[in-house]
Amino acid sequence: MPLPAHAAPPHLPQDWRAVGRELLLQPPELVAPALLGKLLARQAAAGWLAGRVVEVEAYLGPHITATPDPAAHSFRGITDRNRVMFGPAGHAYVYFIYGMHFCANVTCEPEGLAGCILLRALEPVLGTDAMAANRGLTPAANPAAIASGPGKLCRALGIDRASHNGLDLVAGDGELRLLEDAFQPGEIAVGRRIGIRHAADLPLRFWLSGNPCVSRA
DNA sequence: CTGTGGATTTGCT
DNA sequence: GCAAATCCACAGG
Repeated sequence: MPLPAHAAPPHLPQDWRAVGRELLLQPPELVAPALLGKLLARQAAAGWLAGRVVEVEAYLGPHITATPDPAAHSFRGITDRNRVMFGPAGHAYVYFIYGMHFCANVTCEPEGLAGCILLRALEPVLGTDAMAANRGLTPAANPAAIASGPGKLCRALGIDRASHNGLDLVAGDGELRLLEDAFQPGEIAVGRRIGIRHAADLPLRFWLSGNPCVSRA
């Protein structure tokens, strides 16, 4: 029997492939711009939700002494919260902030090094109506309002720490995945990271130039 | 358009 | 105790 017209797509497009883990073994300032244009997807009860990554920030591990990054959660070493950052590349580091919001990161560099990439904004691609509903918006909402910020992104995809922290994003069989298709990013812009006090001058925020789904247009 | 306060976890001082 | 990798509602000009 036919699916109702409003049902979320049950499958991922066939040409979407898991991002290779070797890409993520590099330092975060190289991985971050390389993640622009990739896809973050989550399998929800009603089907897959996905968005294209349009804005990211790099956070440097404490082994980098030439340009210390006290804004990184890993700066003072391992804790219960940041443990996954020190683990293998390609896993999700999800944390709770300001008593209200979750933020999602991709770990990078070999095990023992704590580089990671904060995913700051997505352009909705799959299950857009369901993503809007997760944010309390109607299907008619501006797509640029759905996941244009790190907290919004997690809410739109239904990502939380209890369910998703530590999951492998590139094993190819998870509920939460980092994927790629044939999309070729255009111009990439670089600037200062948002919302931090220390090391605010480091050019570690990257976004797709002119994309309306970036958190500050 | 700008500014402010509230939601309430985590980890350092 | 307090500030933080945030967002939204609402007040005021």
